[in-house]
Amino acid sequence: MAPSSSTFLNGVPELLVLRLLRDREMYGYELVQAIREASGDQLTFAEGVIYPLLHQLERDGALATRRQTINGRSRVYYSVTPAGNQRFDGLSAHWRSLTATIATVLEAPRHA
Amino acid sequence: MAPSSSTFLNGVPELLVLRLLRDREMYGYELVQAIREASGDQLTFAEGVIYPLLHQLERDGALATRRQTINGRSRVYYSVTPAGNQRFDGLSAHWRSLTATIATVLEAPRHA
DNA sequence: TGACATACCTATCGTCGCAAGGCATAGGCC
DNA sequence: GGCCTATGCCTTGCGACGATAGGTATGTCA
Repeated sequence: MAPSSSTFLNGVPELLVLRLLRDREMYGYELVQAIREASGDQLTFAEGVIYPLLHQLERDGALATRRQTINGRSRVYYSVTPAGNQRFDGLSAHWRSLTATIATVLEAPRHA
Repeated sequence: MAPSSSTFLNGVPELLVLRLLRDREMYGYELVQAIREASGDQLTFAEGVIYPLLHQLERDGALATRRQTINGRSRVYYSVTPAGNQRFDGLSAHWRSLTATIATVLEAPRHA
């Protein structure tokens, strides 16, 4: 059983979405590519991951939406609410703490 | 919806189990506590996580087992096979790569 | 016309950590 | 003896979530 492509990615889409939307509002389709580009093509989360996540975060009050039609195509822009900012702060603190702890274990000398 | 306690932990039990067993063979019950101690009580994976994982890794040929009875209690000691070492190398490289990428995105300046 | 990018959405599946149990022996305490 | 805790193994069922694979519609360009 080879490790799946999603190993270690639990929670990462939400972390990145909140991080990127904190800089500027974006719409879903744009976010999918923004994540890919921001990660140097190392991370790709398809629309089937991003759209449900956006809906969920909106329901939770972490994101606010604004609808706009451009060139005959309708876009849904998402921006981070104060609650969303708090959520991101908590998530990123958690992420930093965990990765630091794991790094310590990985690098620990024998019998530590 | 508050983030669950398992956020960011996908694949981590396997990574840590292989890392700790690389130092010395251990049995399941011992591993559960070793992970907790090695992480300074920051990470706890209960037996319901560790035992199935050990069985899986053994089936995959990543771990070898040795049975021993001590003080009337039977223990199953696990050690890492060459295939398990390879697997760990791949996993930890993947982990380092991903965390580095994510850290970059998190710390990126606006409009990066 | 046909192909492709844009832009939204959903349903279903598989994996995996988690909670909650069960079973058995050893040892300490009252 | 009766009871609780620690030790040591195990399994079942649930829920969350990333992955896959679709579906719909408009604009652009060859």
